[in-house]
Amino acid sequence: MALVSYVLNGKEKESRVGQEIAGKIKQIASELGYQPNHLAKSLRSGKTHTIGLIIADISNPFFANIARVVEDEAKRHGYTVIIGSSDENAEKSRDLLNVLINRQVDGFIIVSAEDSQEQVQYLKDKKIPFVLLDRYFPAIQTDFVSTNHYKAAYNAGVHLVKNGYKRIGMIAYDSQLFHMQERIRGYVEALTDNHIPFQEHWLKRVRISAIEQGVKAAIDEMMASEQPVDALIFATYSLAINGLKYINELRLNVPGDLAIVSFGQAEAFDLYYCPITYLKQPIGLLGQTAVELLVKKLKEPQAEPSQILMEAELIIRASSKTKSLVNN
Amino acid sequence: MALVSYVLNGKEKESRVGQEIAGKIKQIASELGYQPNHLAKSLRSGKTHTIGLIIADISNPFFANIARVVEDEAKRHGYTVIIGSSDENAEKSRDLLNVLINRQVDGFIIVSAEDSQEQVQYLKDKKIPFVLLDRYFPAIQTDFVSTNHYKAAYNAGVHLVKNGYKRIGMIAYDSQLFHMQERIRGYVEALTDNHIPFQEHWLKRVRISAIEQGVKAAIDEMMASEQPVDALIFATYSLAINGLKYINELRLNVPGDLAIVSFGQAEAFDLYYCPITYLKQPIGLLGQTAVELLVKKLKEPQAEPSQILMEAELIIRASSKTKSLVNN
DNA sequence: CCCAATTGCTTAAACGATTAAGCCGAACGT
DNA sequence: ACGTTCGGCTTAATCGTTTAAGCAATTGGG
Repeated sequence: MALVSYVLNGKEKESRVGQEIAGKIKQIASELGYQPNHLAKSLRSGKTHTIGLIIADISNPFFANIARVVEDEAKRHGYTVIIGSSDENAEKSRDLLNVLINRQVDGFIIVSAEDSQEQVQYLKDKKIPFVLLDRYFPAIQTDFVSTNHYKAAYNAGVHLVKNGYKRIGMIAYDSQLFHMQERIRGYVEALTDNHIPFQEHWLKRVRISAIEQGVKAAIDEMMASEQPVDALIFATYSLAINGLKYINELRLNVPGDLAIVSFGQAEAFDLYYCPITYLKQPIGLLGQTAVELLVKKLKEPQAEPSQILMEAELIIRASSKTKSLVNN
Repeated sequence: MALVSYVLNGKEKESRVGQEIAGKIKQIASELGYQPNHLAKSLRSGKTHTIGLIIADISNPFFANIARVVEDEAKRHGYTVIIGSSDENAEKSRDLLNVLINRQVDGFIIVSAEDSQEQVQYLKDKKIPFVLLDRYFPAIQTDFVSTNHYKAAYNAGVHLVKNGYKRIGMIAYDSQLFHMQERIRGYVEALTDNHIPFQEHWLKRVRISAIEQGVKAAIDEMMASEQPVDALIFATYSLAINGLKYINELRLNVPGDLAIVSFGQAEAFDLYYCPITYLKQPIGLLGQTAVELLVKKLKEPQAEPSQILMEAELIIRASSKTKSLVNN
């Protein structure tokens, strides 16, 4: 049995296996279609060559595509991926983490859910390799790959200002997650940097658990004031979908009554009667880089954490066109 | 060590373990936070409690949602899911199958790609448990859960006829897969059963590898004839997305110039300026049932295959409203 | 009082792969 | 000729768990 192992792992030289028997072993192995048993290998080596991918919401096309990229990239590196969706829920996230730790995944790629900071700290303390994707905690030193959410939102805000919009609102999640805070900060600073005093009532925070009603209420409030907003930034894809549906119901005209810019990307934005300007995150690069960082981390667990920010691209469409041109 | 195993597996009675030591073992186990090693368990038992899910295209929201349901349901049964996307490609599907077999998954749930019939036959010959989902091969006796694609398409066709449309086209994939044949058959029979002689040029088959150009060409041809179609059924979600984009470009009015019914479901259909009538497949039930069948199969490998067809629901929206009412 | 059954615990083999260590014979050097 | 080295192959321990089998000591019946 030992010889078989040596030969099939290409250690014939180091282990001084004879030419003759080496050949015979190879031949017989291929005749029998021998496949080594991953479990036994893993049990012995302590490496499963499996990555746990925990994402916040698989039904969101952004994350679904991230999952796809991560899976492909992991395969290129010889890893299998086990995907779990935490559904933006810290408890489910914890369960998933435990299941996957129990399954001895070699490491994690995580899109963190709300209130999951302690889980990240736990992984760090336990020295379980992981890379945060898209969302990270500035208070914890970790590897991460993320979009520069601040700058993306800032660019969106500036774009609307430059196109002549004066009262620019944002609907965001009522979330403590850093990426959401950054999006809000970018939006606010885009206004103030461009001589538009930010008004508190332009910013609405919607609870993720009551997104439909929340978005409706937010839009109602924004439009009901004496000076209704003339442009709106949706801080996430789901907010945009709900918001656009409601805007349709209200028979508001985009961009005539309300210009729109949204985070996220999806076919839905192309099909809207007025194609939606959106922030395109570099999905492929994000996913690939996350896998690369994790693989690196698995090779040298002691290395300094890599922290990578990438730029989102503002894809400009009709929903935010220059105000003076609207209704032409 | 043996005692530990007995106690922690609740076999204290059968294996006559003393009360005293049993209690001590439990206490110590919980103190140490003992977690059994899945790999060792699997190596010994030959069961990994892992299901391989191979889907045709993870970036399609229908399949993404299927994946989510399957994952949740599997977890309820104590199984972990490894997801792979074959991207509608038989070779990638074969690779995935091999990787997962090598990982000793207990069984598969498969949404088959084109030309993957032999792979299914292979699994059957090797007696590897599996359940086909959404797509199946009538020539091979297997477990499957699927929508009744024939009836769904038939209902869509009848609906359009009843609403006064006379020249009803379909854009389908150029695929030999049975579900696609069934959708086409349903569409054709809906017409002929309702005294509308089917015209060959109403049916266009688009190659999946060139979907964008294919759909454009198909629509061009359909609209260019002397008697252009007045209603169109998209046989899949992706066809619809591409088709609707092009219909927008052509500035065709839905349903005035062209009524639309599509398979699949997505936010995009709600956001379209004229909400799209679509066939809603019972995603939750399909996924749950697939897991249940597989779990059953894993328990009794010899049982007769279960073959389950479910009904799609036609969700009627403005895109197919009664022709006489259009433009009111 | 002795053999049998029962109870409570220990040993060890097995799953499949890896790998250090051991063993034997041939070649080689002095 | 004798010790050393090397090539070529075999043994066995290990990973963590399960489970059949074995072994004492205690209890029970006749």
